[in-house]
Amino acid sequence: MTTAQRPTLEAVARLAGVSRATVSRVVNGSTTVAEPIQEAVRRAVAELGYVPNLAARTLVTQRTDSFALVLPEAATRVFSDDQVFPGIIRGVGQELEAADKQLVLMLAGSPAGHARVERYTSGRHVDGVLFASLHGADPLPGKLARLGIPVVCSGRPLDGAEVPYVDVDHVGGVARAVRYLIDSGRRRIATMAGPQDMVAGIERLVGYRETVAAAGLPELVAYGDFTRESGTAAMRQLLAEHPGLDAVFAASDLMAHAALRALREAGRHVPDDVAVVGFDDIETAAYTEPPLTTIRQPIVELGRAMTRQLLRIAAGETVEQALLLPTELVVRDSA
Amino acid sequence: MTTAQRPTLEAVARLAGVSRATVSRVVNGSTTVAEPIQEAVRRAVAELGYVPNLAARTLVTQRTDSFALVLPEAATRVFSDDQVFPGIIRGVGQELEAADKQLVLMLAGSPAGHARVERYTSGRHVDGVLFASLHGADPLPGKLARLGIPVVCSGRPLDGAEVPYVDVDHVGGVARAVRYLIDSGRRRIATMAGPQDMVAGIERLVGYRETVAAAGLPELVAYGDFTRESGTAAMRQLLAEHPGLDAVFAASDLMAHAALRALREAGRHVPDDVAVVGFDDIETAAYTEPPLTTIRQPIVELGRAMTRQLLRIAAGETVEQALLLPTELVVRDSA
DNA sequence: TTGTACGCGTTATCAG
DNA sequence: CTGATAACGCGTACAA
Repeated sequence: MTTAQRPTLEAVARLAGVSRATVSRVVNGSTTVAEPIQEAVRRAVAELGYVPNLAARTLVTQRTDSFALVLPEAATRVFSDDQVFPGIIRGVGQELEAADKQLVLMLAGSPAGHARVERYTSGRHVDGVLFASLHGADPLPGKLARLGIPVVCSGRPLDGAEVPYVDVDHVGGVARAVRYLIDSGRRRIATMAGPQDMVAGIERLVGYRETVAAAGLPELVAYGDFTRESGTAAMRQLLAEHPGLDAVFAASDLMAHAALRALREAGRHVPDDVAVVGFDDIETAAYTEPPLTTIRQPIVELGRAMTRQLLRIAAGETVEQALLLPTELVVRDSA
Repeated sequence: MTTAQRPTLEAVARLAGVSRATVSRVVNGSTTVAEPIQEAVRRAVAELGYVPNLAARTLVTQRTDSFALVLPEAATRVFSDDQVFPGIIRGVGQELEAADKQLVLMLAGSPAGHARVERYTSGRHVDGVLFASLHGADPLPGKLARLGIPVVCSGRPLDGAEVPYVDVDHVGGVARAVRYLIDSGRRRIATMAGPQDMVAGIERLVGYRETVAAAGLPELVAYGDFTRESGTAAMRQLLAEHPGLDAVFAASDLMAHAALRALREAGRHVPDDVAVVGFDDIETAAYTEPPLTTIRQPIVELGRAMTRQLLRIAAGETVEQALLLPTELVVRDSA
């Protein structure tokens, strides 16, 4: 192994003719060092190509300057083409980069993976942890928070833990969409709900229920898991159980996309016979046949907001327990 | 800050009634420790909830047990819905998890981001670096390799550096697809090429050129950047310049998707008037109108293979300079 | 087989 | 404003 010995503080100090302590001060931007000395130190640093050893620094400062983003790999969504997780990753990455922190990505699929995440994060190998959209009532966020480790979730923790979270306004967005359908004269509005062990699935269904109930309309529900396959099945089920439906709100664009095709195969015309609204506004939504009316969620911004909250917590500030990002109805041709 | 003091080796040693060194041996799986003592140490570890301090360990072992995956954030592709980068991330994550290593994700979009990546990786804060599909001739991989830092790229480095890489067989896949078009009787086969500063863009064009040339057919080329927008523009351009074309090979499924729509708008029927073949086999490909015939690339496997190579290099082994993963033609209805 | 003692590269405290 | 010097927590020759 070509272990080209890296220069240390010591080496820089010798070259600059000062003490290690002084070099450290300059490197860390202390203002209490005379200008000419700073100059000399900086020259030495440049000449030697000195780069601080993070491990040594961490050992004494107790900070790692890195944050973990935990993704539930099991969720097929992670790598389906809805861009939810890539979007979150990007937002988190942007905000961490701005703060000069590292992003440690942990895919927690298997039980073994989950145990690994627990061991690693609770071992304080990172300064804070971001949880993206967990399934079920994962106790880990609450556990870490109780250990005093900064934690932020995307979506309200389902186990009721008092962990700060950021989420998009599912309920508000869905309510707007369903009201839009009602205002367009639709009266038999069905929904293809998402998985009920995920906040996004739960809240989008709540939004639907509240709105149709308020309008005195019937609830027509089928369940899916956000994927296209499940959307196809759910659409067929709805058609079989409620042949008279005149609109469908799908809890994800992928399910809406599948619904479009299933409706066509069933001989229904969109939007004349049946109006379809999705949720997410993935890129494909503008290219479906017909282009999909959907609810846009600010997914990159979600990642950024989570990260900002986490950084504030890590800095010792207190943050609001919940933060809700606005969603927006994007009207195209399917409704 | 709730800095619940973590137990150290020292504490475990006291509780178990042995020396620090012995505890260290047990923790690191040395076999030279008497069984009863191992037992006692393990009990103490469990009781105290001891977790090794990675920074301290890194300081002495010179290993960080973490690897960086560098993504060019600027590429709009990263967060378009083609799943290329998510797929790579997943593959890398799986393989690193199996090796009990951490994944540090670095989005290198801006020049500042690039500098940051260089500083971080050349500072040996990771045990190795994976580069995903760079634009242009980035000198960083070569530079790191020369510093003795394990590096693996996805795709042949464009600056000619002798860095090991893994890639999918672009040329072979495209050749098969184009021959398939020829065998179907198509004679005026156009291509919508990808960006020529990326290996994937270059090689896919090469595959097209070699195959049409070998068949004595004309080259009909328009350029895009893998996105749908660029696909729309390229398709219109091709139609204007070569109204007689009877087939199109698009260097990405997104461009192919856009081509489908552009062709429909131009009154051409797919596949009767014009056959369309894409590249990637994204999930959407099975849901386009008509479903897209395309070349499937094993993208998750690409991530895994890159990681395996990197781990081998980091372990001191030597690996083959290039590794090519097979691609496969998936025939649906568009050609 | 076990323990002692040193060193890894920094930051922080405290004199000067 | 600068320089010794003591931690930080661990792995590992070396000695016992």
